[in-house]
Amino acid sequence: MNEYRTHTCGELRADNIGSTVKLAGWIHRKRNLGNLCFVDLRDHYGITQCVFDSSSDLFDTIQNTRVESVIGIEGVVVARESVNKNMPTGDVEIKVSALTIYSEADVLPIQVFGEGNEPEELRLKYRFLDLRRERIHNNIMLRSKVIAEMRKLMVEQGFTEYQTPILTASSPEGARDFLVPSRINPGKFYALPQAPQQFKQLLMVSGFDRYFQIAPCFRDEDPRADRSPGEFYQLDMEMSFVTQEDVFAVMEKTMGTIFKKFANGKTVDEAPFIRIPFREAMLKYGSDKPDLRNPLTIDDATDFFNNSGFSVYDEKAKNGEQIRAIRLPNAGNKPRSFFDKFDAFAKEEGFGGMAYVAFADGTVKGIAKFFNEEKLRELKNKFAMDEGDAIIFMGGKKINKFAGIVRNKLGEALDLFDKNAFKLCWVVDFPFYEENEETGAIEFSHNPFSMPQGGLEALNNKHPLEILAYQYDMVCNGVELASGAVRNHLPEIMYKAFEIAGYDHSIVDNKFGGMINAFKYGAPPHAGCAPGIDRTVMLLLDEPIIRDVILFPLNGKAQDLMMQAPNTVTEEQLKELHIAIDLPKE
RNA sequence: GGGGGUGUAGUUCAGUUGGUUAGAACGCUGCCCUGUCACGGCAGAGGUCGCGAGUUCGAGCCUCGUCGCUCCCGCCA
Repeated sequence: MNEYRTHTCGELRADNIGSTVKLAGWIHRKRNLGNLCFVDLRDHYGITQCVFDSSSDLFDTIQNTRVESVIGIEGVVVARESVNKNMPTGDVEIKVSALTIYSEADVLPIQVFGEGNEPEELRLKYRFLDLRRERIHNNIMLRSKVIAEMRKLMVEQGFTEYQTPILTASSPEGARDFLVPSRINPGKFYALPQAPQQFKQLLMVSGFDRYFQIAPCFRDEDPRADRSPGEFYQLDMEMSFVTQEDVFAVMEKTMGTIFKKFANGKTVDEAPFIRIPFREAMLKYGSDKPDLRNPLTIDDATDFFNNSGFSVYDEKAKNGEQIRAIRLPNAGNKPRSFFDKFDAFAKEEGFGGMAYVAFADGTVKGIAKFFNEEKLRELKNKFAMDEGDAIIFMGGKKINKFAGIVRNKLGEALDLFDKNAFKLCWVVDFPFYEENEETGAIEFSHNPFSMPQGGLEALNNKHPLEILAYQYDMVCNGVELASGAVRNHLPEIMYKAFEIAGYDHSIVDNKFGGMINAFKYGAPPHAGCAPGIDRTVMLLLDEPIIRDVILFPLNGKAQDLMMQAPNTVTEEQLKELHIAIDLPKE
C-alpha cells in the first residue's frame, strides 16, 4: 500500500500465509507469556495478532510499550498454531521481524478495551478514546452509511442537494436561537438556523423544484436522552407542485429503504405506511407518536358509563370527564395485584383510580358486580370482550395522555411489544390552532406556515379549533422521526391565518416579511418534510442515548468537555463586538 | 425553573444497627511463565469516602447546607 503498511489489520487471511507484510495500528491487547508476546494490533478495519519472540531484540521494546500506543510492524504471515474462530483474521498471525513505535500512549484515563460504562462526563472528555471503542466506532460508521444511502435515494428520486446559510436571521417562532454577534454590524446578531425552513421554501419560489440537504439545525433548548443538546442533523427536503401524498411517497421510498437496508434483522412495514389522523391517534394511542409495536388500543367508554350502576364513573361522565377503556386480551386470569398496581398508579397520578373487569374461569371479577346482566352484555359487545379477557377503565380531565402512558405500561407488563419490528406510520391532520389553556386565546398549534385544510374558505367559515392543517409526522416505534407540511404559499391565506391568531398585517410583514414578500412574486404550491438523522440512526442501532450516535456531542449542559466550549473570550474580542458581559450576582 | 437518582482508588463497584488499619475486580509498577486470545501466577503502589458544617466518645454510614453528574417534567418538531 505504502511505506506504513501493505495491508490493513482486518485484511489478512490464510491465503496470505508466506507473504511478508507491513501493518500499522494501535496495540489493542498484549498477552505476554514470558518468552512469547502476543499483540493484537487494531486499526479501523480490524484486529490482527502479531507475535514477538524473546529471541528477537524487539521483545524488550514491545514489552515496555503500553496498550493504545501506535506502532508499525513488518513480518511474515504464518498459520496460527491455535486458530481463533471468533475473529476474521483468526487463521493467521504475523511473525514480527521489525517494529516501529510511532506514538507512545500514556496510562489511559478510560480503557478502550471493554464495555465502557464509565460516566458519560469522562467518556466525553476523552471522546477520542471513547470513539476507538468498537461499539461507538461502529455506530458512527453506520451513521455515515445511512447518510450516504439517503443522499443516493434522494438523488435517484430527482432531488438535488443545496447548501443554505448557517449565519442567518433570528426567527421569532419556535425554539430559542443560538446567536452570533456581528462585528461589522455592531449591536446586531445573526442566528444559527433552527432548520433551513424558510430557505428551502425560498428555493421552491426560485424554481428549484426538488431540494434536499443533510442539514445541521441549532436549537438552544435543554436536551433529553433522545434529543441532542444544541445541534442535530436532518434530512431536509422540499418539493413543488405536490400534495401531501407525493411527499409521503418520496419519504416512504427513502426511509423505508433505509430501515430495510439497515434494520439488522428486524421487520419493517411495507409502504404505504398507515395514516392515522391526529385525533384518532390521541384517542386510540393516547399520543401523537404512537408506538404500534404495542397491540393494545384505547376505547372511548364515556357513553357506556351512563347509569351503568358503577356510580363513580357514571358521575365522572356526567360531569364532562372522559372515560377510557383498554381491553386486555387473555389477561382475565391476572391476579388482583396486577390490577391493583395500575389502580395505585392512577391514584398517584391524580386520576382517582382504575377500575377493571376480568372474565376468567367462568366468573367475572372487578366492578362487574355493579352491572346488571344487560349492561354486562353491552360491555362484552361494545368492547369485543371474550371469556379470558380483561378490560381496564380510567377517567378524568385530560385523560388521553394518561391513557397513553397506561397503554405503554400495560404493553410492557403483559410483554406485548413486538421488539423485533420497526412499525412506521404517518400521523396526519394535526389541528391548525389550539386553545391556550390559561388565557383561552387561539394560537397556532404547530407551524404557522402550513396550509390550513380548506384554505381561505375554512379560515373564514369554520371555527378555528375545527380547522385541520396539512401537517404530518412520521413516527417509528413511538419516536417522532420526521415532521413536515404542505406549506402555505399564498399571502392572502397567511394574513388571515395570522389574523385569527391575533396578529395584524403589520406584525406579519414585520416578522415574516422575507418569506411573505417572496410569495408575492409567484410561488409554487409546495410541501416538504425533515426526518431526524440522529434519531433514525439511534432507532436502527437500538441505542437509547442519542449522544452515542454522534461523534462529538455536547453534554447535558451544552458543553463540549473536550474542547472546553463554550468559553470566555478575550477583552479585545468583546470590545471589537461592543459587547459587555453583565452576569447576575450571587 | 421543578422533581427523581447518584457521588468511596485511575475506572467499575462493595462497604452490616455508626466501632480498630475502608475492600474487590480491571488498570498501573515489578518479578515468574513458549501458544495466548478477557492468558495465567506472585508481590507492590494507589483513598482528604464530592465539598462544608453539625450530632456523637467515635461518621464512608445519621442531620443540614452546598456543588457536580445524570434521568424526567417544563421547554423543544
